[in-house]
Amino acid sequence: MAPERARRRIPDATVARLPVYLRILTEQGDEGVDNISSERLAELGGVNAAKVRKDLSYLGSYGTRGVGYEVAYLVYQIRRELGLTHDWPVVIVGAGNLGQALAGYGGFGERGFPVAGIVDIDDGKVGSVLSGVRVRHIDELPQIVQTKRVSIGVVATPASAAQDAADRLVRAGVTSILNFAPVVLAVPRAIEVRKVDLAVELQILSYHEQRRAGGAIHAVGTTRPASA
Amino acid sequence: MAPERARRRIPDATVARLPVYLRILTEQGDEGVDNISSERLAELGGVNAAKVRKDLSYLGSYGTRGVGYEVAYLVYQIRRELGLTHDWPVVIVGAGNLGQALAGYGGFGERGFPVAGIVDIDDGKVGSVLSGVRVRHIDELPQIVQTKRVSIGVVATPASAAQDAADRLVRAGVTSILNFAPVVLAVPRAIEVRKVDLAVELQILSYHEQRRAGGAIHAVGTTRPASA
DNA sequence: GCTGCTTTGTGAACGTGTGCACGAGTGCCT
DNA sequence: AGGCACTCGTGCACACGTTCACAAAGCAGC
Repeated sequence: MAPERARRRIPDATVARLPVYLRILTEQGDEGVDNISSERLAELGGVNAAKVRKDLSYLGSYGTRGVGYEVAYLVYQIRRELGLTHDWPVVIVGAGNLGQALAGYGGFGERGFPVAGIVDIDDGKVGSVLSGVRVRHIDELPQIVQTKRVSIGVVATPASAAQDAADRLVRAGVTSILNFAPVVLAVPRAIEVRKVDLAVELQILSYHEQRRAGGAIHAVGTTRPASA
Repeated sequence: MAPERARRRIPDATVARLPVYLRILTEQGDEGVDNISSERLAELGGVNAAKVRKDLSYLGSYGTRGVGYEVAYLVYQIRRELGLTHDWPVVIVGAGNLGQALAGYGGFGERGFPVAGIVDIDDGKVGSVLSGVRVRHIDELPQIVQTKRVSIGVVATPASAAQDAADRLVRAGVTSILNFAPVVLAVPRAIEVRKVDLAVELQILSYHEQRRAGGAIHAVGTTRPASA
């Protein structure tokens, strides 16, 4: 059949789950599983079966009633919808602790996001090689973005340098940014930004821990209220 | 006044934003700002002013009409609600690329989450020192958790080892887990898990990039559909 | 103390996301 | 061929989250 329809908008919540389904399906495929039911996929993904079916229905009707979904075909469809039919090179700004770890983390390239370059503003870091990628000066950013056709940038700088990094990425032509710095970036409306903030995640866990403790005040006050 | 009320449950979406407000307020406080309006706070946080007010109203009525919120007092209240009046030591499982970066990332300790220990299952890594913290064997996990009263664990292992790491953390007595491995962890219901998956974030960006490109199929097919 | 300006706190409307429940389609067995 | 067991796709009701809009409350100046 002709699967190329003018696609309806897919809800954000669904888009966020598709990568999870994709990973599970890929694993299952590797293990020789040909068909999978929404129930099984839901179990593996830690979600509700109805949600799985609704999510997948946004891609089209690719399941078979009474049978389930064909793993390989579903993998293909999800990859297509997510734009994973080709690689998306990324450029990392900031060669500190995190930038180095990201560059060294093989998972990026494997999953279709090869590191096209890593840059830093500090001449002391420029030139060193991190797992095969040489750190270049941030002034070379435009050139890297253009020659390698990079559209995704990763901000792995300290908070104080993040906005400048984002500005440079945008000026260089990047249209999506993954931000690890604990800052709300100001960017043109057309630029897509996603933020990963480790401290925020830990603080959310802290909230639940504190609540678990009964909300009782068992802490030694380290901060003082400024007024009564 | 007596600020300790039996607190109503705070919506998840609000809990996720409180840390952002907290960071902004702390910064503003450091810059000498005493009072701040919901509008200004919203601007700095990249959200809607009404949302800020509603979020803060869950903490109680700590603003002053016609004036705004007293920064220092609000910081205190948010910290109290998030359980940040005392430190929460964390233990990191996995001393690979990511584990090392996390241990080395000063932001943790600074924000009230000191690294109580980092463990690995590989004897080759045990003993090495990462930014002041010595890597210990994973068998020592229970001891670290107990002596340092750790309730938050961080899984920074490869996907294949993540479930085992989580099991060990739970057995050792940890009640909250921050998971960086691309796996859905199976844990007892009482355990709070948050997941940070870099590949998922990139794939979400990829979706938007692909969509931006008009959804046109300009990619060279790297995957084949399994069936018509 | 009164007037006018500012900003909070919140009720109500709206939009998004979730989950149930069931009709509809498919394969298998007799 | 008919019946049965299974699973998808989706309408519907509900829960959650967001935003608007406005009354209530406080401050400043006279």
